[in-house]
Amino acid sequence: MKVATFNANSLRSRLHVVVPWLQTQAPDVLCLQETKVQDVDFPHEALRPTGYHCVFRGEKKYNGVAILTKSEPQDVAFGFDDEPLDAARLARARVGPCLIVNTYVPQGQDRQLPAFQYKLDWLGRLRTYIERHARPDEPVLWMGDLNTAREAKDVYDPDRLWGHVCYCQEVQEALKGVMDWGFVDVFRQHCDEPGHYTFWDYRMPKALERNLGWRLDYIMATPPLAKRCRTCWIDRPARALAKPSDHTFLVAEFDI
DNA sequence: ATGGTCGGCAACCGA
Repeated sequence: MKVATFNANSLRSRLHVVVPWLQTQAPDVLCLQETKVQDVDFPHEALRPTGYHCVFRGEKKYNGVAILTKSEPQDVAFGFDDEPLDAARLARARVGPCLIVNTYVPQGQDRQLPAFQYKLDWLGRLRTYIERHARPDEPVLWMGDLNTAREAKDVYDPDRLWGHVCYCQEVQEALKGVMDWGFVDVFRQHCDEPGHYTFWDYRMPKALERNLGWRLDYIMATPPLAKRCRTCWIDRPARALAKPSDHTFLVAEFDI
């Protein structure tokens, strides 16, 4: 099974990347975040040639998640149980034997603002949600833009960036709170080096060329799946380079 | 140096 995650930063403006990527990489599952499209405007026609099943929940301008699958997904649901808020940040579906959880974790804006506490609380609610819907001895994949750099080697300048909402003790502990349930960061299982990033801020001049990046996107697997993870890599397709999006694809293959 | 540029969508907000 091959799975991938990509923060699209507008699905409609990234169709020239996503459609060819699906056709050449042919993953079983692609999780998208920041689709930035209301459900009524979802680009069905553009995606039809790929043959993928699409389940999605969007908002007018912000957020939005989608799960694209080769086989028909089962038990699809959006948002936290019985909570109307943030349905466009959390999607889940059963694909074959796997439970897929796709999240766009709130960025947090600034540590002094309520948005940051909301981010920490959000990760706490996610832990409760996962406890309710899954068991760590089952095949579960938690994927997406987690807006958290786990370690110093996950950012280009750890000394200067320490204290950022995506790289500080509070957020790392909140993420660990979810991982402690039973998730393995499968990219780190295969690669221990610094300098492998999934996000480059395009407000910084030549951030991509200078590799001034962050590792904010993850594929987290429960132990029975992590044991069967053959490879995990960061894929930045040439089409994305032509008009750079700020995130890139993260891909993993499992022997199941 | 505490900036910068996108995307949505029509004035700023979020990242």
